[in-house]
Amino acid sequence: MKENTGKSKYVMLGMLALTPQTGYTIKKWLENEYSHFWQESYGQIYPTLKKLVEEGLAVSSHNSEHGNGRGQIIYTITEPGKKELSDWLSKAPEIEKFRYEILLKISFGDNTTKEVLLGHLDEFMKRNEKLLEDMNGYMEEMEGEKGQNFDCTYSKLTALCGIHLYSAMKAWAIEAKGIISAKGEKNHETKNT
Amino acid sequence: MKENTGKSKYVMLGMLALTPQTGYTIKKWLENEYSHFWQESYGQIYPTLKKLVEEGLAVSSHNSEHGNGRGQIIYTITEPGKKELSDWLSKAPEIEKFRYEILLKISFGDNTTKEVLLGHLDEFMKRNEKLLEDMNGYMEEMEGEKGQNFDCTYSKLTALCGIHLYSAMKAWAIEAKGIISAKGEKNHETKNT
DNA sequence: GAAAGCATGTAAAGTGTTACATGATTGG
DNA sequence: CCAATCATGTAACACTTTACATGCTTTC
Repeated sequence: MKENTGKSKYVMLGMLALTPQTGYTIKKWLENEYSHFWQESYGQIYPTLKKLVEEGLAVSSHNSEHGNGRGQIIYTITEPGKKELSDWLSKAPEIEKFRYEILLKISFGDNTTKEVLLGHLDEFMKRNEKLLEDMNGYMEEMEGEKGQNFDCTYSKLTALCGIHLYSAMKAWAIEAKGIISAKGEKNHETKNT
Repeated sequence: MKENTGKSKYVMLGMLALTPQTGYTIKKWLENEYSHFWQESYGQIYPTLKKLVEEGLAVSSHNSEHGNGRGQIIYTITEPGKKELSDWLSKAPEIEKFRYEILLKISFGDNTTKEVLLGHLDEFMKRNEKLLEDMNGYMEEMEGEKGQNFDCTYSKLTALCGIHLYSAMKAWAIEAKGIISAKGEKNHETKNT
């Protein structure tokens, strides 16, 4: 009845499966490579890492001699931790729930002006355009690196998902702007010259 | 310092702007027409409606003579409520945070088998295919209705967003399956016939 | 010498879902 | 008569972010 910590637990395990590291580096890693589809705050990271140790899924080693700050705590995944991770990976992912505030605002469009909606859509379009460019750049980076050393097939797949998503959202925003813009001109062609 | 109730407040206002109604009918409405991009539970709906009345953004009328159950409470939006709604509509929508569990699982793909990932992707693809079909059906429905009575431009725009999204996710899943399937066959063409 | 970064952590508040309790009416 | 639907509501729990506190090292 007390199973707790939700997905964060598995995210930590996945991060530690990559390499033994600290809560701080996990946060940086998430911010840089995962932020487009996942995010965790320190408020979740540190308590979750502690629980991992309590449950025997990771071990911690305190390193006070290393250089900066108050010393770091390096977490390493254990065999039971690897088992827990791979068990979770086998289970069907939960169905994602979307919460698009922009769609909400468009739904309620009758309570505002066309101009307001067009403004939101324009920002949305530009944001997705930018994300698309960034993601394409990131993809090229990986394509370069890949020829050399690492197999980043899985990272490329998540980036590819971003590319599909951002392209779709950009295309939709452009289409939506067109439809809303055209909405004023009905069946009357009255001209008062 | 105590501003509370987040987006739910505005969702309720938007629903009441449509027509005066009960918490129950708001829930049904959300489930049927908005669930692909927004969801609220009774645990949010009822307390939020009460707060709306406290703040003067809606008024409630208790109807005990109407038929079933313990009677219903019909909420009606007020002028200040309409103002609050349209003010919120003008503000830039918050940037959406995605949490795609399937991308997380793919990222951690090295800790499981190709088969597991292909299975997840296949389910994801089918689910999005289904959603796409449903949304296309819904769109056609509206196209029929529209010729007759109501202007459902905004509902059609949100449905269109769904169509773009689901198509993109379906396409990605198919592509990703191909890439993962091909991953085993490297540079060796060994055949043991 | 100040700012930024490294590094840890927690308390409080905010946000959201689930499970339960209640009870009448309608349809099979 | 039983199940479903209409209809309200809350307490407990689960999840997540924000703001704060601490303090060393490195860079400008």
